Amino acid sequence: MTIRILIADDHQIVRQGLRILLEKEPDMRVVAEADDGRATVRLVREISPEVVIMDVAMPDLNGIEATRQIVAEFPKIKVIALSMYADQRFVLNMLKAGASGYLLKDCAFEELTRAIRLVMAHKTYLSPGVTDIVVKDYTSGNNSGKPSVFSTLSPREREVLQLMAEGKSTSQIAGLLHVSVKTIETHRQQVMHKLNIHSVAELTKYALREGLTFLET
Amino acid sequence: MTIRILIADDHQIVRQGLRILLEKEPDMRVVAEADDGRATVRLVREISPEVVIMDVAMPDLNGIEATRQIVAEFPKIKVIALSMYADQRFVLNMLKAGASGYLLKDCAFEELTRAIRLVMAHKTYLSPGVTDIVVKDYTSGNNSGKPSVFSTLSPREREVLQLMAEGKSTSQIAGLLHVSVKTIETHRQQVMHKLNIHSVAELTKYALREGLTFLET
DNA sequence: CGCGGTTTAGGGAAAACCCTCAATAATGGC
DNA sequence: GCCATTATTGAGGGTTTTCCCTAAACCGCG
Repeated sequence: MTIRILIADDHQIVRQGLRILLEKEPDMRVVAEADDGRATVRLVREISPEVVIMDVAMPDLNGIEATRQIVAEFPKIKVIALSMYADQRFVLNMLKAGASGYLLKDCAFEELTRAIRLVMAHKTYLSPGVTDIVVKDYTSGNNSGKPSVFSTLSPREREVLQLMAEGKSTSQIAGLLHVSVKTIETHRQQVMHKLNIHSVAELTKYALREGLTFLET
Repeated sequence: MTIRILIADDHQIVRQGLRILLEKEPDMRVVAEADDGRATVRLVREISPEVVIMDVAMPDLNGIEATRQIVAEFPKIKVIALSMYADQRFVLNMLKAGASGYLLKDCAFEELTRAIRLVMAHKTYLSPGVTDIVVKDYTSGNNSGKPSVFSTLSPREREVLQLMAEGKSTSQIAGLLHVSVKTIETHRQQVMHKLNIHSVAELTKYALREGLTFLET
């Protein structure tokens, strides 16, 4: 029984490298590649792989949000985050979104296959260096019972917020999501109202703090 | 005659992927790997490869500085930059440092082998999307010196940029600086034109990168 | 003294903003 | 199954802001 894998990363050369490395494993097969979050969600629906290797930072719809949507829709699909950064926000948000593993890109390749086998056995794999972040978060007890305003945003609103924070105009977003400009305006308004933020600049900073977008993209 | 290659990238998984991909080429051989700039320079001295694939962002000594040192010491060694970002500063500084090529990580693998063969033939290879940055730099004539785009901003423009990035509206800024709204609009336009950025979101990120404003405020 | 950059500013078109309203799901509780 | 809530979609219509082009006054430097 082969493990069917989807690779989501915005860098083609990374995808190609991972694919070649993974296909050397007799029981693994890369069945699809995606270069942004939206494509990832779409492809998951189409081909329902067992495992998704998900880059955290991707354009259009980031890895965290894509993970949230995938796990909500298909609880059986395992998502392994692959990131360059051991940043606390990314790690915690990714795990909260439902990822079963978090790997750093400077890990050895063997770690990836190990992580895949572990998550297939319903376990969780975290890169060394990521583990203590999670532990620290739990021991400091700052997490529980803090329904941040962010959680009141609907998935669609988060999506729109991310695109705004990426510099897209309302009409561009409307085009991307195939809905009317008026709909996006309503979403934007709703987001600004919920967050009590009334400028794109602060909205962008908020999105950065929440890990919805990134400085380098 | 095989081309001896050194891979410099701080992510092991990227190095492994590149190595496997490159070794499929009969005339290429990866003779060394380095995970930071200092190690790269040291290894180049030891084994003098023909080509160095150099990640731009590396710890300790970045790719730009490492390239500068390598090319100064061994003019015959070809350095190909491999970066995630088509950022103007990175591209121009890398080329000024003496790189013979600049590849984006989201390029196809075939581009890499093509680039290697081209630089071995004393040509330059730039990823599409990088070329126009260079061309624009030359036509706008602001090149030659090291001044980053940021330094072309006047003090007043930086002031306005910072206030924008802090979430102030144009009329608020006008009030603060005791000039008309129209004046601030012109400044904003001037800033956007100089930076080639056309949304407040990206302007905010730029200001964050340049340290003009901060996430926590 | 003119050249180039800075700072100032206006006019018109485009987009964002702000409010209200509303239809169609989908969700979740009773 | 029914009802309340929320999510997503979209419209109307008016105000404000941004965007883009143009341009004048100023100022330092060669």
